[in-house]
Amino acid sequence: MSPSQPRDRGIPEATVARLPLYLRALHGMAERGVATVSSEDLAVAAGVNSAKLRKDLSHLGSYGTRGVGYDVEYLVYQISRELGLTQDWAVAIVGVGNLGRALANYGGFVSRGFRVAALVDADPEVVGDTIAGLNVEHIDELEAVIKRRGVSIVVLATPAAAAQEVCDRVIAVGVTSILNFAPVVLSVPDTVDVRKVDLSIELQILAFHEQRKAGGPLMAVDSQ
Amino acid sequence: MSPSQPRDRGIPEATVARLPLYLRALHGMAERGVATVSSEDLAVAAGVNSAKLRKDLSHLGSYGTRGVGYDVEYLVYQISRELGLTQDWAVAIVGVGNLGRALANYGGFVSRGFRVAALVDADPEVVGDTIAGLNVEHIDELEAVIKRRGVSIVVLATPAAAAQEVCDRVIAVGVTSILNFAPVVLSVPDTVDVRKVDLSIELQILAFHEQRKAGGPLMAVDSQ
DNA sequence: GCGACTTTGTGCATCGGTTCACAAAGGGCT
DNA sequence: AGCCCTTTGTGAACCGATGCACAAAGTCGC
Repeated sequence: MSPSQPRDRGIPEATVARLPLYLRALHGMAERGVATVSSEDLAVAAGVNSAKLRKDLSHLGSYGTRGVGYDVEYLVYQISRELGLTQDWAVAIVGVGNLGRALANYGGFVSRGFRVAALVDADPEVVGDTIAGLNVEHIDELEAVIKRRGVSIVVLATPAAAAQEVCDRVIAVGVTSILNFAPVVLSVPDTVDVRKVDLSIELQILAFHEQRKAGGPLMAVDSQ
Repeated sequence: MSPSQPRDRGIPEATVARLPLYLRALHGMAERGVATVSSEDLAVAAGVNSAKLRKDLSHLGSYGTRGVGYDVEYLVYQISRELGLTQDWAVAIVGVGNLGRALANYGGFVSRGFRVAALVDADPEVVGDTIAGLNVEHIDELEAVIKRRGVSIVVLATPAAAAQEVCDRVIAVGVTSILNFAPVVLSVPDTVDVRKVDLSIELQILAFHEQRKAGGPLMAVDSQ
């Protein structure tokens, strides 16, 4: 780390959101034995503009070689490190309904640095079941489980009505990163990061554009 | 439609993405019997800034009353109409693994204008099963099913390797809106809208910020 | 019917992000 | 060793989105 290290402790949010994309493309290339890649090729693989890709990478440091491109392995390492994937993150999933179950079994979680360390639910019917090799624990044990397993990221897959309460409780025991699948706006202190995934919102956005294409509500057909 | 109708056939993308949020907050208020709401209150409920909310709504038209606020029912109707939720959208889910199953059973889909009209999978083991009241059809029937059921939005919940092929096939029969859960960058003509939901990317973004809080990679411990 | 009060709708400054376009840097061929 | 070719890294213009702050518009009480 002696040579170039302009790692600006301020990487733009938009860049952070794309790094995982680059990482995935790079993993694919590494598996296919590609040693070196140009910004142009990597940009195509990740579905972005090459200038944007270069600017994104330049925020991490100067890891390319002019006239050649980027060393795939090295770049994988640098991005992984920047994203914090060189360490192991323990994730708890709260709410083991259909979605929670799907998440527990989702391979993509485990794949890169994340480990589902606990499943928690309120329904006595499912508490005690084994899902994806894990015992489902009771919601009363929430705080204890989080501490015991060193959980630092919580995935909320509860019904909407329960989300805020669970959220408050995990924050109270020190969790500061939450991935929320419940269709509610969580209120949290601003030291806590919440990311939200909302299936129904995504569909609504698609419907909006689809409607536009088909011709709007009180619109005559209008090819544009 | 005689009075105010400045509905600018160009609503900013950022606004479109927030309309579903407002709609949800408004539905909650309607259920609680609230008749009228100010931009300030609605903004709080949706978790945004009130000036932003007013500007967003102003893109749809001038539906508020100064000194009073917005009529909840009326605004629900206007936003629904703008998003195209006053019509019924038939959705097909391709890939009935854990995730596809969870999506099929997800209440939020049906709730507002969307109807899961078909389930399709390649695995003979699940073809013929009934999930969420629907028969799972074979992938060979994909095109036929889409046409027969009038599907206009396709949800891809297949393994990554199958996603592009399914995508090409549904586009070939006229689908122009796709919600992709597979961790791949789909390549599509630009007449087609793709929205992507990627669980693993969301986690990686959280990990990045979590790492920052805990003290960066080559940083000493720093409590905050 | 009038004045005080409330709340919308928007002009304007600002900001973050995207894209272009090119100079600087490095590799490889002769 | 020197030249040419490729590709990076970034300055600068541009674009869309955000948020402030206020005038215009309308309600409600008297």
